Amino acid sequence: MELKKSYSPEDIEDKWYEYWERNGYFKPDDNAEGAPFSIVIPPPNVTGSLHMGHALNATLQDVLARWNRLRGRKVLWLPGTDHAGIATQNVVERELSKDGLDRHRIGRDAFIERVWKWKAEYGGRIIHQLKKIGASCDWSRERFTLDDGLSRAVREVFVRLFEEGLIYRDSRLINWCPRCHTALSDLEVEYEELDGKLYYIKYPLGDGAHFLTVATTRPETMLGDTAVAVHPEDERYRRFVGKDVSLPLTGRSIPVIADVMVDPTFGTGAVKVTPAHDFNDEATGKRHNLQSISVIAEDGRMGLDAGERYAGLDRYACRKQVLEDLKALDLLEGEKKHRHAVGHCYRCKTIIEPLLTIQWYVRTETLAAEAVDAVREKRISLVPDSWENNYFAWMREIRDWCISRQIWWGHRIPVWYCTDCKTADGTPNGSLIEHIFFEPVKLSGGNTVHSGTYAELRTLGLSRKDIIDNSKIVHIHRSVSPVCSRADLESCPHCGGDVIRDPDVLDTWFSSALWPFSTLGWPEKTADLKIFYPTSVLVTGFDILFFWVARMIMMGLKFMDDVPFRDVYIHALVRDAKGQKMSKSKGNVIDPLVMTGKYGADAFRFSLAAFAAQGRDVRFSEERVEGYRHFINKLWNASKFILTYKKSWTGRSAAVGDPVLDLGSRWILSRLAQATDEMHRNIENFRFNDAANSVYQFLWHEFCDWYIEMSKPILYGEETAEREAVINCLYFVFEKVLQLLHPFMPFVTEELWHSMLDKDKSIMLSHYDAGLVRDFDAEQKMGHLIDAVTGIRSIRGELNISPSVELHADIKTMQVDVESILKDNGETFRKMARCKDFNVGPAIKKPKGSAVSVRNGMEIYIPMEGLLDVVSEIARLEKEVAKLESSMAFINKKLQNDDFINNAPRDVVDKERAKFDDLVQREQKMAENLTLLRSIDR
RNA sequence: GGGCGGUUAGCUCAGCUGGGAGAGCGCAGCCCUUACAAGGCUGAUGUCACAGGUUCGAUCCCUGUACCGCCUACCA
Repeated sequence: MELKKSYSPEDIEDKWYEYWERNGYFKPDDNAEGAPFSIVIPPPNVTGSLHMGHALNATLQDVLARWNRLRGRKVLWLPGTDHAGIATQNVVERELSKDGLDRHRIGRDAFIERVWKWKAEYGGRIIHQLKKIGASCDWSRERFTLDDGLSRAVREVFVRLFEEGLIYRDSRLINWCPRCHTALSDLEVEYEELDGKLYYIKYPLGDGAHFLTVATTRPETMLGDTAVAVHPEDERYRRFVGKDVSLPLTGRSIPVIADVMVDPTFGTGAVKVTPAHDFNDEATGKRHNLQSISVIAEDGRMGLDAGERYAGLDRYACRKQVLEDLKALDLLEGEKKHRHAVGHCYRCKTIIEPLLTIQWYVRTETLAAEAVDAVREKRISLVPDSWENNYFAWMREIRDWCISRQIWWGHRIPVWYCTDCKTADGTPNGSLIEHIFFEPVKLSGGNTVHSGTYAELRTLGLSRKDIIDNSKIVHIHRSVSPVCSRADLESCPHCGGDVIRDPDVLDTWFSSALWPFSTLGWPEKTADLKIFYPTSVLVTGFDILFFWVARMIMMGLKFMDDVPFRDVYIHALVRDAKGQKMSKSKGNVIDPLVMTGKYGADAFRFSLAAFAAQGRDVRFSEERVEGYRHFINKLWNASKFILTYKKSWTGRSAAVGDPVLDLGSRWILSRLAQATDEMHRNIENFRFNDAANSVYQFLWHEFCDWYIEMSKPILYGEETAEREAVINCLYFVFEKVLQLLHPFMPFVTEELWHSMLDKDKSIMLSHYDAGLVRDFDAEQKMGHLIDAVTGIRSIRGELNISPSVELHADIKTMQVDVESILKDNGETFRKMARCKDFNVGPAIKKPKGSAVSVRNGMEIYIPMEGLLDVVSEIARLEKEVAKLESSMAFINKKLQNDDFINNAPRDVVDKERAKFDDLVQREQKMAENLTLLRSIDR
């Protein structure tokens, strides 16, 4: 068996992933004795393809999953995808439009069939990509938010909430996306500052001689104005309150009202009030009992109530028309540039339109209160906890959650309306149809309309039956009492009459809110649910804290009577190296799979983990990935070295107390114990970067740089018991390091586990060793050795003495242990310091003309004769002395300060004194030698 | 408008309970020393944004300022 010259990830990654999956290692281990550990993956959108955020998210979860397996816990990492209602529908609609089709033309059933087909074809892409980066999910439990089980859970939850009155229907203003043709929740609106204009429009007073000028950014909505508002204490307008103005272009009369929400300093201090198209105005309207007139329809065009002249025009075309018309009437007083925040659809970036519609809502008040308690009482910990404030603030201000969407792809709302039953007041249902979209209808004026109310339909000479029979209905809303059901309804349970199902589907986030328990089999009382709920930790980005995390907490508490997870680790956004958000439009997107292709999945994962410092955005830099690839290569090469001694490896484990162990071995075992503790502690605290660094540091700068190097003289020597012990120790530490690294870099560790250590089972089935102990004695002794070696190396480096020149060293020390350490490890020391020989002891005299280095309890002298001129050594020492003197001055200032001596803790003062003494000693030696050299030079 | 976070080496960032600051990359010098040049050894580089305050002592705690970023909000 032999290892290649350098590590090539492409040779082994697929092989091992297949091996893990084939052997079912990702499934919870029934033999595991530790407590269960479970994570549900934040389900990526089926439309998604793996981006850096996913990669970071999945890597951290995989680190936790693999680490917990190695700790002997019964681990479940449950994967799945989200149907992503609007996003997926948009994708398929775009596809359709390429074929010159649209969803209305092919109809609901055919459209949904088409989406499923799309899902079958492309929906698995992100799963495949997750596997590429090594995600150890239990794929046998993979779920989809629209699969049968989850759909059942959704219906169950909807019905129960409905029955408890926590789900209700209401007519109010909502954010509407005219392009997606659907309502959006408050969260789904993104605000962006845009340059707009403020238009000043004159509204004539009843007397015809005077005007009230209002300022607005949206002139087109004036067609739906039902009042003009001024501040009650505004002297300019007080006399108009209660009078009427005539609304231009419509001929309607609307009242002037007084309301404190008006800011007299903005615009003209007079505000047009359009309750049907502005959230503020809606509130004002309610306070003053104003009528709401909807003039914009669901497709973003003007509706029939906008009047013949404007109906059918796009809202922005209408704005232009209205402004022109006003100008013609000399009612446009002026316009001014104005920058303001405008809401956009988070899926398609279209400017949203506040519309008055009937929608389904979840009453969030009590749910949110309990969700707040769970976090406040620490039944759920947010990590880092700085997110708690955000969470509390948002939850306190939470508004009822609009859950209905006027799209087709999603969980259809389990509500039916009877066409025959009469409502409580005896009105037949048919007359209560609220709103309908239909094929465009040409108006006499030449414009076309696409939607309207039932009453408006009749004005167009169309009956409801016409439209239903011609399958032209896109969308219906009714305002009668609905029947909510867990099963499909064929007919009305009250009168047996025909039923129409609510055409809406639920917000995608409704089903994902149930994810932690719906995926485990709820509402059945499954074994999985019992073992794995509540899940241990949720790993997610802060961007979906409210969309998803908060709602899972509410639903989990409501339906499971327990929190959905104990900890929420909230990681940052992955940005590019300049700190910019990655986006397709900026062209700064880094594809994770390009990274894995270039550097290997292990290096990529290790980088992500090492970037994941808490509370900060991740700036991704490819250079660092490259650095970690070097790290893997280092591991690989160390393996090659160790492999050389395989024949002499007896497989015995190394223990600190073993008397045959040399100093280096005792030391590295102690450092191993330390590194292991650090790594475990760091992962426990979700300090992934620190965990990664502690192993990195140990493997490279302790194991490779010191241990392997200092073992060489022994390894190159005769076959003694000591040599055998070193080899066993090399293998022993190596094995432990592989385990420590495995959560971060599963592929290369698995490969080495088998090829180096002849293991027949996966590294995943091994467990961390609890029996590692620190050996302070060895660490202290090794410290002396390291001091001596670096002292000599430092002189060599500073004076540019070639490594090929073997030096002679005289080391004076009064400490017997230092003396014995150097003597006992003489060959090691000579080899590492590249000395041909050395003397050590208390009686050593400093040779003439030697370089000096003073360390802890040691004075190291290197005779310079024949090596180089002493001038550079003098310069070096002068620099050194100056440095020491400034340090001494600083500490001395402290020690002279009575306040410090009296107030600082004893140990701090003692420490400073010791530091000072050491500095004095070193400085003296250096100065002495300096004097000496100067005399020689002369 | 309100809230949160950031400002540390040339670059990217650590620095968890105050005791003269670290890593990686980069840079400089010397080395192909039989695991590794994707390497080894050595070295240089910081008014820890600015101004006050608390303290014997502040990168760390408090107040304010500047700049950057994020979240949130009904200024039409």
